Amino acid sequence: MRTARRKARTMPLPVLRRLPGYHHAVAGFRGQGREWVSSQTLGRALGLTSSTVRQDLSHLDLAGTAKRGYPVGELDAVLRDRLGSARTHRVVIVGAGMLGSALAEHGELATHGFRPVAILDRDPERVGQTVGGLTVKPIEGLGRVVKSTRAELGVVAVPSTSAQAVADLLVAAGVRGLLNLSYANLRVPPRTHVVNARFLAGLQELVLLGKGSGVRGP
Amino acid sequence: MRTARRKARTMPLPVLRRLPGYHHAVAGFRGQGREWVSSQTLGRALGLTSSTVRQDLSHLDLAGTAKRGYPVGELDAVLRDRLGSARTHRVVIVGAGMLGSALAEHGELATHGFRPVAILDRDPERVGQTVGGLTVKPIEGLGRVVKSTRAELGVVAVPSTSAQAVADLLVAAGVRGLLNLSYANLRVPPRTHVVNARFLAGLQELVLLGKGSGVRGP
DNA sequence: TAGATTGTTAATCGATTAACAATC
DNA sequence: TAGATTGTTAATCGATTAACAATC
Repeated sequence: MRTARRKARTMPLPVLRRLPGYHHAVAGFRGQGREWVSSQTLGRALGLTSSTVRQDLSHLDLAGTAKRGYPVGELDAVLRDRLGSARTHRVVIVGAGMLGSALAEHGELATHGFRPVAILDRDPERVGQTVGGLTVKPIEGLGRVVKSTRAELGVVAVPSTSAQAVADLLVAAGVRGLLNLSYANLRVPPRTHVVNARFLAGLQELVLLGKGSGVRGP
Repeated sequence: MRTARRKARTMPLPVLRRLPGYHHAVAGFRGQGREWVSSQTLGRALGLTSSTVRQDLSHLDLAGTAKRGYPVGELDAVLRDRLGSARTHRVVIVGAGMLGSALAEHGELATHGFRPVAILDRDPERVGQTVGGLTVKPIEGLGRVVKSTRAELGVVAVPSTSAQAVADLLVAAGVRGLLNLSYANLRVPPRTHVVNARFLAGLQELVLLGKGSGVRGP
C-alpha cells in the first residue's frame, strides 16, 4: 500500500454526486459508535462495489488502514468539510406553494448548513404570509433580496410553466447555483450550476424502469 | 439514411433518464404549434449534443426526416406512450408532512398520469386530516391500503431516520417502485426500483459544484 | 440542384471493475 | 504469523462524440 497522496485536486462528477450518500451512511455508522468501516460495508450501504468505494475515497484527504478500513470519525469530518456542513449556505426559495413552504420549514436543512433566508411568490395572496419564520415577499423584489441576504443558492419551486423565467431572475440576481424542483429543463449560463430534484421526472423514471423490458444493462 | 429499425428492444439507463426531459421540451414545442424539431434544437433545449439526441431518439419507435428533423406530434405521442402519461399510475404517499402533502396536492401529477390514491402518517395528530382530497391514514394500515388501492408506486416523504423502515414496509406491501425524497440511502430487493429526488443532497451537490476547484471534466 | 439533417458506424472518452502488491 | 483490506494500476465496459453516406 503506497502512501496516500495529499489533497486530490479534482473529482469526477459521478464521485461528487455520491458524496452525500457516503455522508449519510458514515453519519449513521458514527451514530452507532462504530470506529472503522470497510469499503465493502460502505459499498453495501450505497449499492456500490468495494472497488468503486476505494476509488471514490481516494479523492478525499484521508487514508484507510489495512485490515481495519477507514476511520469513521475522520471520514465523517472530511465529508462534512467537503459538503460544507459546518458553513452556512444561504438559500432563497422562489415559490411559496406547498413545495416551497415544505423546503422552507424542512428541519434537516439546518443540520447540514443550509439556511433559507427568503421566500418569494408571484401571488399577492401569499405575499405577507409567514412561512418557516420568513415573510413571503413579492417576486419583483428578488434582485434586492438576493443582494441583501447574500444568498448563494436559489430553489425553483414554481410550476414548470414559470420555471425558466424564475431561473433567469435568479441568475440575474447573482445566485451561483439553482436547485430545480420543477419538471422544466432549465437553461443557465456556463458559470451557474443547476441540479435537478424533480419528483415528477422521478416517478416517470420509475414507470420506465418498471416495464422491465425496455431497460438494458446492470 | 437507412430505414429506421422498428421497436428498439432495450434502452441504456442514461437515455431512459433523459426521456422526461425530451418530453417536456417536445410538449413545449408542440404547444407553440411547431411541426418539426431538429436534433440540434432538442440538444440545445436539454444541454446535449445533436449527436447524443439522434442516438437517444434512435431507441424510440419513430423516424426523422432529412432536412426537417423529427415530427413534433409523433415524437410527443411516442414519448407520452413510453412515459405512460395516458395510463393511470397509482401512488401511495407515506408521510403527510408538508412535503408529502405538497406531492399529494401537486397539480402537474395528474396531467402526467399519476394519481395519489392514499397518504399515510405515523403521527396520530395527522391521521384523519384531509390532504388533497385524501384522508390521512395510520401507517399501520399500509399493507391493506396498497392492496385495496392497487398502488404501484410509493413515495417516501418522511424524515431520513424513518425512511428505511418505510421503504421496507412499502416493499413488503408490494409496490414496484419507490420515489425517495429523504436523505437516506434506501436499500431494496432486486426486483424493486428506487429513484431519488433528494433536495438536500441536491443542495450539497450545488455546494460541491460551486467550489470550482474540485470538479473535473466537461 | 445544393444544402441540411438523419441514421449509423467507428473513435474517443471516461467510469467502473478486476487484480494484486503492500501492509497492518 | 496468516489473513483481511487498502491503494493503485490495468482491463473492461459502456456512454458520448465524431464522422459521413444516404437522402429529402
